Amino acid sequence: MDIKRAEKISKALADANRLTILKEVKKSKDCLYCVDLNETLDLAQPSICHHLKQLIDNEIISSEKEGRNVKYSLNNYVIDDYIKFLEGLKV
Amino acid sequence: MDIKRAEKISKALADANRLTILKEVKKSKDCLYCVDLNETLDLAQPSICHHLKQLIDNEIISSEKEGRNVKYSLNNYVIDDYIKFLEGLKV
DNA sequence: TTTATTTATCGAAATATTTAAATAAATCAA
DNA sequence: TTGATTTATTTAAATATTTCGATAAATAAA
Repeated sequence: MDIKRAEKISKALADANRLTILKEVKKSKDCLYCVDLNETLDLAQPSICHHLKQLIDNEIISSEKEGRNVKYSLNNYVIDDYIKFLEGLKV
Repeated sequence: MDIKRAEKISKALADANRLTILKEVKKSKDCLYCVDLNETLDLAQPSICHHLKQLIDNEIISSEKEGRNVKYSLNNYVIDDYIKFLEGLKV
């Protein structure tokens, strides 16, 4: 992983709301719906959408349409690649 | 590690210049001086100083004064703690 | 078909971050 | 002591991010 990609992933992770979303994805066992986040996050719906978009754009999560809902799931391999990059920084 | 701390570390890592600094710290085997970064980064000296400060404030690196130079070294344990947090996000 | 529900987008305001010029502080070297 | 070198701080401008109201789009339910 190059620095530009690591920068983007770090940026996507650099927000408490987005980290909370990822924790909720885990809790839900990859079955998180947007609506569920309204209860967890103290944010307006467009803001939640904006944070989800950042995680999707950076491929940290994937989205799948299910009727009028959208289901989100974590891309473990992206986290693994990022962890490898971080290991590579260690002296 | 709680979300607030992980957010701060992510933020500190969310910049290509700061990631380059960390790569240089590794290259130098924990003997990086501020002056050396002038050649690597295309930034004015106060900007480099500002980035170093963010890494120091978040305890990602430590600084040690040596005459009129300052030597920087990586705090491996912080990276390790952060990696553990990331592992905990995985489903 | 009409209405309600869920998610996405646009636009604008508020806030945060990045950058560098000017300058200060500390130390070394002559 | 004087001048050069290295790092830090202050201040301000430029840029980026976060947030939300309004609204659109898609689908389900009545």
